[in-house]
Amino acid sequence: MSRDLDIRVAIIEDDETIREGYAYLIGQADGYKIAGTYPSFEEAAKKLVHDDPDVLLLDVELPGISGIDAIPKIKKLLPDTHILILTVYEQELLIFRALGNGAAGYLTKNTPPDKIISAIHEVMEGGGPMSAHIARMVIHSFQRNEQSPLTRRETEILEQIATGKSRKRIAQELYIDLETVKSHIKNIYHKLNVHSKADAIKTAKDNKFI
Amino acid sequence: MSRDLDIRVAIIEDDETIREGYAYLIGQADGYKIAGTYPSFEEAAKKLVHDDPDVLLLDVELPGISGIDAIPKIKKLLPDTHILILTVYEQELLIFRALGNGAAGYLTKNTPPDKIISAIHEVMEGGGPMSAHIARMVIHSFQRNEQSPLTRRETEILEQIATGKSRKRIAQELYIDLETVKSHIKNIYHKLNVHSKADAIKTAKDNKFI
DNA sequence: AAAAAATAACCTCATTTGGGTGAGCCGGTA
DNA sequence: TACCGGCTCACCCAAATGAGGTTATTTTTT
Repeated sequence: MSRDLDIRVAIIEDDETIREGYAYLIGQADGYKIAGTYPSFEEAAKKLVHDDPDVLLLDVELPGISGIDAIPKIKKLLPDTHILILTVYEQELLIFRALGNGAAGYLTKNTPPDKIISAIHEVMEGGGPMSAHIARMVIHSFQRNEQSPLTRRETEILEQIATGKSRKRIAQELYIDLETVKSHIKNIYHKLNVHSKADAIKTAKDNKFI
Repeated sequence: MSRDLDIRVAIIEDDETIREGYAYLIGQADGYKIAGTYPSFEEAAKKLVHDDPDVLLLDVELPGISGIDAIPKIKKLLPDTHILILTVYEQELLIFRALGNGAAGYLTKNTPPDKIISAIHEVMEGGGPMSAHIARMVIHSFQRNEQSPLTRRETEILEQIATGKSRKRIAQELYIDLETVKSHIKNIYHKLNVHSKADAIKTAKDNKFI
């Protein structure tokens, strides 16, 4: 039975079997309703505004424009629709690009049916559903490398440099002499084997020293 | 029944009622075993290494050193123990500091008992359990402000500046003239109402323009 | 066709950067 | 106690960069 307050779900997925599988799964669930299913973003773009889903399940690998690049375009068409990525890919770059583009959640395709349903519900409630492994990667991205060769002070100063501040300003804010800041920077450069601000920042970020 | 392969769980929580509540809850669950409970980090520090838990439930508000600041110290004592924050606080700053310090998950105290048990299991399997609202905040932190006054190119250039690169280098890498980069920067400064690199980066980051 | 965005040129002057070398002070540990 | 790492500061130099002004042409996008 589909009522007006059912959560309207749409799906963009090129594989027909998978697409119809999800559609069936969600359609028969109580409180959920399929607002539309499409094999590509191009197809979806024509009907999405009319179908007006609350939640959109989005595949990453699609013919034409990729799911990830489609996110901003979808958000323009439907600013209030929650986009849930549903894919086999677990590459960091893809995940962060998807989330950065505006996805509200990221599920892998081995997610069991009931979890998909509850993820849709969760996203409507202001949650951010992620598969366990994805969540770990996301959390990991906040963590630092403990093997950093930099001392506390050096790390602190390099962080300040990464905000674009001049050495003079850093010195003032840390209540130390400009010469001291310069000394630290020289030491940082030696340790990281670089000869410029930009390279120091890059090396440090790549290695999660900052 | 407690066997050798039970997951060993320890708890640092100052409120005795809550602490014993969790201990009972987890202790009676199949496959889990309480390795120790402590009212503060200072107390925990004495026994933690001996008790050797697989997972540590950690409260944020503690007498003495805060749970968040305790994380790095705990990691030093027990590098392989997964730390799960369990708190009432949902402030962004606290969350990101906790995750940055090495927490493997972040749960709020309204989490139902069965979810806590499954979170402990999840963290052992390499997951990163978070309460729905927390996960949303974490995901949100990856997102940009779409109301940015900066154009694509301006945003791109400001991002490059934020990596510490010089204007000359940015020009080379984008295959445009140095003068063009300077023009863009002037426009950026005007739009953001700033007069320096550092201020532009700060304003842009604060407003999630970059 | 109009508006917005991206491109580029020419000017000036203060500030910053990267690099070298040396040295004193303090706290923890061997 | 003696040593070492970490933090602090000093003086020197040349080259590069940053910030600001104004104007103008060419693409894109709407």
